Amino acid sequence: MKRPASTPVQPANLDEIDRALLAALAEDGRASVSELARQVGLSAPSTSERLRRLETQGVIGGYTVQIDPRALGYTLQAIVRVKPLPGQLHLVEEVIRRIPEFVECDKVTGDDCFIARLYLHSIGQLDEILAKVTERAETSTAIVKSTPVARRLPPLE
Amino acid sequence: MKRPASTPVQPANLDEIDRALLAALAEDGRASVSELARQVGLSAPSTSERLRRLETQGVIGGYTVQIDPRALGYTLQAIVRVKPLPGQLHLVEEVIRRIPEFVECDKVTGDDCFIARLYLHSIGQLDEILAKVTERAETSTAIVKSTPVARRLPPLE
DNA sequence: AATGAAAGCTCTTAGAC
DNA sequence: GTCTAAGAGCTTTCATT
Repeated sequence: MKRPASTPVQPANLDEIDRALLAALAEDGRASVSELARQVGLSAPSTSERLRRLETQGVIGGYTVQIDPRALGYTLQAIVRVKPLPGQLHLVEEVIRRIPEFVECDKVTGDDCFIARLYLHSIGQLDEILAKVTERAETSTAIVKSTPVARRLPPLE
Repeated sequence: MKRPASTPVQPANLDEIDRALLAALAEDGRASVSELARQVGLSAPSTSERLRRLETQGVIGGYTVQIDPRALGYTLQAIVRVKPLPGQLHLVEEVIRRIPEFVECDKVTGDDCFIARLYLHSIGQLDEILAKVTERAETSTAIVKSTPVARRLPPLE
């Protein structure tokens, strides 16, 4: 069963129960429907139907597992700002997309065109991986020392 | 049922089946055990036991839902680099932590101490929210135009 | 829209290899 | 470490309000 049934998303009308559902799923994305039902105060069938609605509306894009990068041997994380050389913008984007150690990349306004997150096994890997980027862009790398705020939900209003 | 049973994580020994399990869960974090079992080629009980092992080892930190920020009315995302004024480092971290629109924040090496992701309802909200930070830090804001790489798994090796 | 009851399926436990 | 079998529990469907 392939989960997300995405649809173009405009600001959805969420009531209090929808928000409670989303908050509960943010805490435990694998909670059973019956447990979610308990938490939001509805019956299981109603909860199931709301879930499906949120999925088909595109409010819920999918569900995923949070994996500790250290368990996979990634002892380092870096955040790399990337400023493509003239005419290299699209190629740089493609290069980043193709390097799987880049686990996230945003295109942003301003001097640095891309801000990307890189997982590394060791500091020695940094040059090796960035070599493919520095042919076509200036980069500026910051090593992550800690993560004061791990991905969390914004206010649901 | 509270899911994650975290444990200090050292590089775990994952075999091919573990990696297949993690990959399947990354695609659909709500896939049933029996479906996961089909995908990795084991029986449901074995799959269930491996899942539990990955959870208690801390390889799996939890499960979560991916919510489209636009559905919540967040039409804008910004990435803010934050350089605290002398003596304000800890307070700045605390301020960021307390503003729920900051959905992610890393402390990094280099001139800019923090790199944070901000969800916004409108561009007008930017100054309003950053006001609490700029009392104690220099900030540099980039608006997200697109996301060439959305959070994905790195190579599982 | 939500509920309750029943059918069908899934998960887990137990015991064996 | 994995399997099969069976009971417990869950999810869904459908008729009802």
